[in-house]
Amino acid sequence: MSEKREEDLKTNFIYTMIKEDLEKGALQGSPVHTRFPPEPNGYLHIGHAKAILLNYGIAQDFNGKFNLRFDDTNPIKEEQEFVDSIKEDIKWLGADWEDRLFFSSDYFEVKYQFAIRLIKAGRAYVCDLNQEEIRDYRGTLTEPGKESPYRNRPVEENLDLFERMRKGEFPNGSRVLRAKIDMASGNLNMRDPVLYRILHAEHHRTGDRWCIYPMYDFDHPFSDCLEGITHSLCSIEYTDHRPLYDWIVDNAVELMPEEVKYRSRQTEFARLDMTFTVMSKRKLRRLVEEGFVDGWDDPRMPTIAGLRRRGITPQAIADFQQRVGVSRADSTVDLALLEHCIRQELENTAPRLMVVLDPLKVVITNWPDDKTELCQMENIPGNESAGSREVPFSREIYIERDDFMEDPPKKYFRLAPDREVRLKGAYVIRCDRVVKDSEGNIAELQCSYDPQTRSGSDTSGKKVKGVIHWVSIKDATMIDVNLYDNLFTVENPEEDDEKDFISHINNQSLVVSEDIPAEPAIADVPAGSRFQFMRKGYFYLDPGINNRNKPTFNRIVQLRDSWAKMKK
RNA sequence: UGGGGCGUGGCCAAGCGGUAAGGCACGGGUCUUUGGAAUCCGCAUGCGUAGGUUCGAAUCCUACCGCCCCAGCCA
Repeated sequence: MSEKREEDLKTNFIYTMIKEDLEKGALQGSPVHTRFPPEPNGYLHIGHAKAILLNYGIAQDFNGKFNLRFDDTNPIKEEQEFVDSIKEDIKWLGADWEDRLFFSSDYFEVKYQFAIRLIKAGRAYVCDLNQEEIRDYRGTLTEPGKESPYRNRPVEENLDLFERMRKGEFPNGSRVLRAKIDMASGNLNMRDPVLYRILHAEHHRTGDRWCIYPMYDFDHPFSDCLEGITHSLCSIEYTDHRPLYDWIVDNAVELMPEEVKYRSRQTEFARLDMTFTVMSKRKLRRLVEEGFVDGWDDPRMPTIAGLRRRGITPQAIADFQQRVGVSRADSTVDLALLEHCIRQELENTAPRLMVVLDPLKVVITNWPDDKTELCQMENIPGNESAGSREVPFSREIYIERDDFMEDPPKKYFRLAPDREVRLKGAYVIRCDRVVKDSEGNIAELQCSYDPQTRSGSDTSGKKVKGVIHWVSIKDATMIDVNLYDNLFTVENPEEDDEKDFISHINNQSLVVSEDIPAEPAIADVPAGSRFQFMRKGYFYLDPGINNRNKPTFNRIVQLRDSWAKMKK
């Protein structure tokens, strides 16, 4: 990518803001410091990849630092299993947190101390209202709330109660610690938000050491302050939490200056949405739990694990993220952009192989029965360093069924009766006869080759328009292929609130093809490698399901097909 | 009907008072032993709408319209 292009891509409002901060000296010498704060309660998807690469990219571009911090303040939903998968996914994407792997739960003790200082300052109180009462007292979107009867409890009583909450003297839900802000605020987040709740639950890291846990709004800004995060990026729906974020930061700076490394600021940006898929955790879970896919890492899922198994590269995802850009406007990016990024990369890196996905037998009638000739073919056209290979050619071959038409339309320039076509890397053949079975289906083609037309030493002067791929039958290696397509048939499966998104599932999203003939070179290919099956698409030898006797390839993406477009 | 956010071509997205970048998609040409790739050309007299300020407005002001988010002891 040229420098010019790199510059263009980074003209987003966050980069502009950071540059301004740096020019103004607003960071007071601190390095630019970002973080990615996942909750370990599920799998990461491509939307998270946008956030990860944005945060990591900023740290890189401004010579700063990037932290990974698990937001593990809710022991009921969080598990070690997700910590592991999230770390793996982020590493795979190429974001490096170096030695800065943190957990919100690392700071539970300091946070408890901070809460105590808030109480002492008269800015937080223990509230005995139950959940339903708190909701009632909160008011509605259009009416102000009422103050809790416990709001003006003496500091000493609050301190005592809060300490006993920690000791486990009270059951779940019986009391909470709340900030004393403004029950009449138009912003519901400021109506005395809950800071701590009682949860007698085993935490994946702290075990049973705690039975009170901080809420996100209290925890997150404070964690940012402790880690010295300068730019706390999050998605748009947190915009109305920003006043509360700032309230916490202000109090942290005032009440716990010795602990605060930086007065962090929150900036929101639009989350990523894409056509032909769903992104919400709830919907993805339904796909998994109701068996529409084979798990979180099913290659049709927009999860990082799914994209990885599909064969998509981290480079392609990074390129995609760059091209999508960053703004505050709700947006749904065209899947075609991701596909473009994938093809763009694989075009220059994936070796070519010939595989016939839907075989039709062709007999070269003027080719000797027992003769095999080796055709030299480049692995990546135009890239000599990628080397070449020998592909055996013989009397009986397979071609794609749709590379022949008995009664071709005007602009069809592949094989047809009495027409010629070039077999890629080999000879020009002519179709002399069509053999049909008893039901009238085309069973075999009888063709003749022109010896003058050998690839690379063609003396015939023939100019044939069509070039098709082929596989020698007796030399073929059989493989299995998973032909993946979009999981949904419509661009936006969640558009219609009345209709369940499940009803838009594409029942052709996975077509399994077994015993597909491929050129013999495919037998020696290492798991985890990617290829272009000529004229068909890019494929990935899935290491997860590799059977050495019969390898299984996942289709990553099809090649662009202007013929298919023309037919429409 | 409270608070907040957002509206620039089909989809993203620059632009920050000097006369609409770029990418994807789309259409067309060249080239091609992948109908791939590459390459060239085209694609908003227009920036949600209506007024206003100004020599000059996507950018400033006013009003209106539309979409999204918020009433978890989730994050």
